[in-house]
Amino acid sequence: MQVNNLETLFKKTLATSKLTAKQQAVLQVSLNLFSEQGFDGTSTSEIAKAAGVSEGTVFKQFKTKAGILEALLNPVLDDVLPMAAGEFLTEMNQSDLPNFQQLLQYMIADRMKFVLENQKQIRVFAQEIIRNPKIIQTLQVRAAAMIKGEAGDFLQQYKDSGQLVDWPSGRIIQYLLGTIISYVAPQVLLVPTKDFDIQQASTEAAEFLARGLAPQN
Amino acid sequence: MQVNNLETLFKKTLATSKLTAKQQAVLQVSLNLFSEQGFDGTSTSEIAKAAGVSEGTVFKQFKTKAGILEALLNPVLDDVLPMAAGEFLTEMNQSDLPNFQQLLQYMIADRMKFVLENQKQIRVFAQEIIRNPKIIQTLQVRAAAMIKGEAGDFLQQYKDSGQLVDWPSGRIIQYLLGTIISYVAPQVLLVPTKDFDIQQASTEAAEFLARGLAPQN
Amino acid sequence: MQVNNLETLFKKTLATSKLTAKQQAVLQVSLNLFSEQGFDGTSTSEIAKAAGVSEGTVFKQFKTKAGILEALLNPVLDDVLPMAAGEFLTEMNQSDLPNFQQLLQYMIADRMKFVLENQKQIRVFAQEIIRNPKIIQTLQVRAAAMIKGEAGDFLQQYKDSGQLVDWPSGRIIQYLLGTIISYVAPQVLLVPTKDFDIQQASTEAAEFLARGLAPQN
Amino acid sequence: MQVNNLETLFKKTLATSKLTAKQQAVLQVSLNLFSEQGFDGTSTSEIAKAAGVSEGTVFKQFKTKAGILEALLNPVLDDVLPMAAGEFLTEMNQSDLPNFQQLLQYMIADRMKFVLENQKQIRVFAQEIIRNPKIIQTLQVRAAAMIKGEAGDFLQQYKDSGQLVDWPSGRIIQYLLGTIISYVAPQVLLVPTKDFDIQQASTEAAEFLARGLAPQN
DNA sequence: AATGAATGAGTTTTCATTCAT
DNA sequence: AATGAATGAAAACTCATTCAT
Repeated sequence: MQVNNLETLFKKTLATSKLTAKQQAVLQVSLNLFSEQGFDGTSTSEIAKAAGVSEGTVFKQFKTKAGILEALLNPVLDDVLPMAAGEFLTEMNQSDLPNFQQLLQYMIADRMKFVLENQKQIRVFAQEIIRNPKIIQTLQVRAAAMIKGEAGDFLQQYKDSGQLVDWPSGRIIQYLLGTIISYVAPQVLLVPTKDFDIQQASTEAAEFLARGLAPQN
Repeated sequence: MQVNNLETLFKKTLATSKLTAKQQAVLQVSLNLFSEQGFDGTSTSEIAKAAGVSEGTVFKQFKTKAGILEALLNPVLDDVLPMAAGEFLTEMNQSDLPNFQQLLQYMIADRMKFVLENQKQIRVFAQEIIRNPKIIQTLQVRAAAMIKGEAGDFLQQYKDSGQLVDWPSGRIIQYLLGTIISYVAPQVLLVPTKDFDIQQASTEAAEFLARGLAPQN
Repeated sequence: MQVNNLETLFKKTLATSKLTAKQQAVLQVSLNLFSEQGFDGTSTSEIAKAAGVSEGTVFKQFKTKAGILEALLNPVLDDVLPMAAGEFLTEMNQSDLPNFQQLLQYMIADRMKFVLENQKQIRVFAQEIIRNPKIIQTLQVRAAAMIKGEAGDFLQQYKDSGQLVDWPSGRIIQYLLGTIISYVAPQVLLVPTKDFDIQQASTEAAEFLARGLAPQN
Repeated sequence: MQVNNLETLFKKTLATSKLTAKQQAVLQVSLNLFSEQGFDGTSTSEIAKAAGVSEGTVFKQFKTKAGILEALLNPVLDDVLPMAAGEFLTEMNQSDLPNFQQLLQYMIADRMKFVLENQKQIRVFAQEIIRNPKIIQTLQVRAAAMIKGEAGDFLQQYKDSGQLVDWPSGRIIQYLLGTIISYVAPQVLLVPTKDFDIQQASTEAAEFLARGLAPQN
């Protein structure tokens, strides 16, 4: 079974899109510059120069500088995150993992890999979240839906079988995310990602979470 | 015993400083605008207008726009965080809390209160962290020192007395922070903070952490 | 007798021309946009989009944006105005109108109809006149020639027969135009032309002019 | 009696305004350039250069390029035209002119002088009228009010005393304006105003209008 | 003939910063 | 200390025009 069959979503997006080579270069270069210097810290002339393209070309396709940002973030928000999450849960269900801690470790490793593979987008995303509270609201709404739906059902199985504490699913997922974030945040925020041992990190995290989320005997 | 005798650090800063009323207004207004619109999204003329001050005055004291940001964040970085942490540990030691979970809850409530009381600075801080990895490095260095020193010693007591799992202090603190952040991040990122029940949140968080960090029998 | 056998000059132009359907669409759309938004206020990409044509096509035939304007105005300046005027005078001469006031009314109604039928071109023309004094000089030269020639001869008949005051032809035509313009200018300048009663307007105007231009007894 | 005590309204505006010398220079230069090259044909950098001022200064005061245009036209529209008209009627009433034709000549000379003294603004105004139909609507509303009010009363006196044909005031004023415009339009539209003999022009115009507007015996 | 991607010079506008008063 | 007019470099964006297909 291939749990993590994610491709770097950006390459996918570019390939699927009907953008010309130059416009793809604009997006690629913008992603790099935005993630390194921030949106406000990057000028359109800088983008044009780095993409080997005239300034006019930058605006021909994306209309405004914010349009470039949208083109970078929309796929993440609209398609990939839900898709990845759905795909991920399906795989989880199909899997035949003996106990909850192993499952957790699997899951966590998968999400960590996803984050590390898409660091740049996630950096840009993080910047945008702070500037633009609408994004977080969107995320909250989607997360709420997922908790009520698939993810909730998924967790319920483990609650029923006595492997998971009977707390609300939202609370459980919150701790899960908090713990994952405590591992990946330093990697994502410090620009050049050095050595990061997903295997060890996920094992540690799963160990902690398995204890914290075990039902009280 | 007064656990949380922190005042909003900004008021403290203003009071201690030898700034004129107009310059204090500049700082106050900048804090509000930066936290709402971001640093780059706020112009100095906007600050001047909102502070009821001439454009020249904005620069008289703080030299540059970045100088205003420093004036806002330095107290957080240099004085208040360490001070608060130190003060906090002292208090922890002096206190006579029966068990680890109660201690945790106390601690977590205290840190949550601190974050919520200083939301604006923390928002600005969060923006800056993403733009400026140096800050995170500074924080990491300080955190490392603290873990080696006071905080490590503090945790050691509980490890020795069999109330805390024998993991490295850094790992323990990481989970602690991750869990706290999972509670406060939505509050801080969504601008208008509504009802947030620190008591309940800290009780929940402590319950989870106490399980996760309990030594294995 | 057909006094006003003018067709909208633009339709004529398009029909006569050897332009492809797409190029005709460019002209039609340009006329509309120029008359609504002005020449400078209309971009070539706007024209292309509105004409359902590629940007390249706009330039294929007309070389430059100014070329489109010329293509729109030249017929007015070169062919239609003189032709219309000549044709008009011929008809006047052939007609057998009993008195000067009736003639005036006929004439005025005819010119008003011409203006109202070709409002868009005249709007564009008016814009161009203000930007480009050469046009007015051209018009002055042509008018002078006409006054010396056909139009002068025409008026002379009525001066000789004691139906028209013995003022220079230029002066008489000036009043005639001023009066006509005082009626049609509001119609042309206010974009959506509402109800305008040519019959009544021309009767009124002729009444006034007949008095003003009657020989003193 | 001083009928025409109009000062060039622009100088007045500049003097009254609280603009700095540089900002006045911007306005003065903009007026000249707009009237020569049109609004769209004049760039803000051109204005800045001609005014001996930085580009920033141009926008400091007037916010946008359109703001400069407003600053030039508002005084004409808001203050000077009504004022001049009111003042003018008062003077007319106070005057003791023996007959209607003399009055007409007086009046026409006055308005012609006004136009020629303010040619530049009027050129800019004329451009704007064509681009912006709102202006003409505003003018129509104001004109209607004036016709119902002062101007109507004024003309009524002459109708009552048998010196003026009993047509609606609006119609009378329309012919008056049409005739004046037929004289001044060529002067205003052809940039460099050459010799123009107001005395002769106004005498001629009054002669024509007096005939056209005389009551039928 | 028609397309539309690409250009690059030019435009309007912003903004941190300076400085004479 | 405070003002606010002035700056000028740089930003975002526009647009007529070209050219390979």
